[in-house]
Amino acid sequence: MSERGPRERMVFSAAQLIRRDGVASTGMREVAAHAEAPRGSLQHYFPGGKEQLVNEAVGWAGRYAGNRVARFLAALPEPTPGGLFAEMVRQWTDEYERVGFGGGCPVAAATVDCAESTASTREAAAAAFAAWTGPVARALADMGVPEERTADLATLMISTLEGALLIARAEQDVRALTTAARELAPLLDAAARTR
Amino acid sequence: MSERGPRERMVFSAAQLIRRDGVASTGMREVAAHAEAPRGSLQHYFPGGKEQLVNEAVGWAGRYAGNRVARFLAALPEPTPGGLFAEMVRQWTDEYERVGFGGGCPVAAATVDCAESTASTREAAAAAFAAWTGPVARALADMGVPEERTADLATLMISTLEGALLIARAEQDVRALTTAARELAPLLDAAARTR
DNA sequence: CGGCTACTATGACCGCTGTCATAGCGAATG
DNA sequence: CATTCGCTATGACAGCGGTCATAGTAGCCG
Repeated sequence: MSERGPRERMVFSAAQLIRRDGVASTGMREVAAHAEAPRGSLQHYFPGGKEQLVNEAVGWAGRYAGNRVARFLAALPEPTPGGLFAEMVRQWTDEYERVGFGGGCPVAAATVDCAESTASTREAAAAAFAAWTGPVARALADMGVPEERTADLATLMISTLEGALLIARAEQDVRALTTAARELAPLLDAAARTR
Repeated sequence: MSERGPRERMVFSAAQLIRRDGVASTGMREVAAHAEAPRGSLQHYFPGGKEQLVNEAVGWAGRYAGNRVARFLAALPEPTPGGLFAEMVRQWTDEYERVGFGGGCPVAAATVDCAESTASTREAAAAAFAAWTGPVARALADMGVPEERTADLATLMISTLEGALLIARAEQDVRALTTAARELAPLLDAAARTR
């Protein structure tokens, strides 16, 4: 992981802590400490306060997820919608089996904690989902899914993944994730064959 | 809604506030006020503190969701898996269109906020998901879904619903929910015809 | 050198949180 | 009546939260 400036490190750390403990339980001082950044830099880089930091963390997470899609496609010998979804799921099962169920999706955490209280964060979360859905939908189109269904199927994939993530974390068991991948794959692949 | 005792009202209010603002942002005093219950009753009925109250709220939500399944089935002229799922989704779209996107699923909120920090709450969330998945799976069995697939499909349904809920709330648009219902129905109904 | 800009350092403030301690009420019970 | 028990009432406490104010440093520019 490259050695970025303190500002980026704080955003990254914020995302990491938020996905662990939620937005409300994550303190600013904690973020600075985790990023090994000086506390005084907080008000310098984020004059908008916690709200700004959280929003940037959410945005970062959305962009990160969107960028991963290309990598998943590259990793597949022959790209199929079901294969892409399996790869998206596998990223999480891998993490959970490797380091435990400590973290969920930071965008989900922000939505749960701030959707009603903080309008800007809710919008940041919506934007993050969009930044994630977009590349997935484009990938589906490249695999032969009819244009009018790509957006809907991408939303379905991410919905299912997010929900399975929640259940897996509650149960501390990847079962829900693997089930989602297995059950959804046929539906996704069928949509690609209708061209 | 029936006029219960103060204890039940507090549990109910806790669930309601949690699904709005998350666990961490929901104060005990706030719960008592919302339930119009005396503050002194908190430590009387919930000697285990906030943790106990939250866990009971989560348990209540799980039982509530499980009980709704029977009602949904009764409301369907001819029960089908896709129809059941549509009904589950409709409960949420109805609420969102009627009173706005103020609340999500309290179990999801508890999972996001407490999965890592509070073991007992994580277990309560897992139990709540189980109390929800169980009736759904049984309903699927009654509709002719092979026994070995009922649990998996029930998990898939709830995963997708939970995820779509998150996205809908972030976007303040029921689109993700209606999409989930529309796209998943064929897959679910196909499973019922394989007996 | 003087000054300006970017960044860091700290301490204080105020509000809120969960929890505890203590005392009070009111009715049923013996 | 006296006791007990279920429930309520309040105030205090200790801790932590985000934020602000203020001052300091380091380095570049002119």
